[in-house]
Amino acid sequence: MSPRKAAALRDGLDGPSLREHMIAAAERLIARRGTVGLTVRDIAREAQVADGVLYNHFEGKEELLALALHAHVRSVERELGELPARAGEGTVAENLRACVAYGLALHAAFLPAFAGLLPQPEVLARFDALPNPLGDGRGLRTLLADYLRAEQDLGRLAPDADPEAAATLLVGVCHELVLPRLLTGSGPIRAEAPAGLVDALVATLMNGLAPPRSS
Amino acid sequence: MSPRKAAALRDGLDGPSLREHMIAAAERLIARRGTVGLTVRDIAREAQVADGVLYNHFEGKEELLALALHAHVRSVERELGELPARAGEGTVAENLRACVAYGLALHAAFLPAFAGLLPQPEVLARFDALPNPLGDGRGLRTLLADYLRAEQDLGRLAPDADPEAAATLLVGVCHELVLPRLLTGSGPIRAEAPAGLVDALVATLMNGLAPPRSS
DNA sequence: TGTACATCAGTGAACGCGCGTTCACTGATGTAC
DNA sequence: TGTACATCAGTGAACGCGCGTTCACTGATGTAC
Repeated sequence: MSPRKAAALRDGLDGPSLREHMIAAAERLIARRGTVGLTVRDIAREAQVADGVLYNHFEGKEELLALALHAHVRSVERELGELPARAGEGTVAENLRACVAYGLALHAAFLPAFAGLLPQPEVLARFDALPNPLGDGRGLRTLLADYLRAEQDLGRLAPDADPEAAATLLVGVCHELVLPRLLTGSGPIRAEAPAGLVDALVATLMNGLAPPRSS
Repeated sequence: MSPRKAAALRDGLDGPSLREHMIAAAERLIARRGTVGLTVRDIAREAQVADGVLYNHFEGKEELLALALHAHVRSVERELGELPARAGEGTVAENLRACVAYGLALHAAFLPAFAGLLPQPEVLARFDALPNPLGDGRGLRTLLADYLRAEQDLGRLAPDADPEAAATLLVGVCHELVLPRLLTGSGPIRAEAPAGLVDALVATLMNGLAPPRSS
């Protein structure tokens, strides 16, 4: 009663299910070249499996892509580790620089994955229905805001500073540094920002623009 | 020797050329519903012209779309007017709030237009080859940086502030406030930010996060 | 142990659709006489 | 002025391709005897 096994899975004694195998294959492709132009045949070839087998395990391409996108996001986060900032350790500026680098790496990996899915709102809707994979369901902005609030409680940030607004500025700058490279299609998206730019951004955010009070 | 005229242009005595007519039609569609799922047939129908006529006036869809995108960007900028901030007038904070609102309106109009073109790098490359339509070829970030530098020269910003970094933060926050709505596909993109958020963002940028010096 | 059979996930050629693009044809206009 | 003809942008049916999806068939495995 145990029927044919997919050629790609014949070796392992008790490997992953074909469903997991295909999600992993799609995830590899997303990580390697994003979702633009990604077809079910590409995924089947990557999984070394027949085209049609997809429909034995998924409702269709959109379910598979949503799951693979989710897995990709979780996997990128796992590789990068936790937000590299602990309230009270090092200096706040050092921590924020690390946070910007961290956010850049995240977005550099995410944006090419989302880019090809914009014309397929169904995939994005399915993805949104899954739990937010980042920061235990809280998302990057909340992680940053929590960190900033903790620093504020320790007296290392101005008592009237707004952690939410600062977190929004930080996440925004990560988008800003990654998006243009996606839009001009100028080669692969790198995570590094120009040297010195991150320093200048964090210094600006820490010190503010207003002239020193000379009353 | 003056052959047949397109049905849509028969009325006017000396109206726009069919080339301009089609660019305008494509631009209307981009403004109305973005570029996701936009086909040459849609454009031909909007222009009230036969499908094939496109190829008498353009190399193909990609040239037409690049030109229509360019026209769309210029048209959005024309509607919004110049950057609503003049160095030395009002307060800097007021001006920055107006700049954020301005940037939000720009990006809310731009992102749906760019979204559908990500899988067509050729269109984006052609678009980039055209002169930057924003701010006389300088782009929004440069406009903001120039404004900030002018304020700095007037002594209304800290002398050690970094106008470039601040401009990057401002443009980034515009992306951050518009992108998520595009990714979740939650209805049309509105340009308004939640009340109070813009205030908080500008205040944070003006005052900085660092605690007041109490040496 | 050996043989015939039933099961059903896997297979991949084929389907159907939508798209960008082509091209044989149309017909309004200018020209020749 | 009137008629026959030449021009060529406009027209839209048809083409070709790539895609997501389907489904008749395959064949490795477990079961019955």
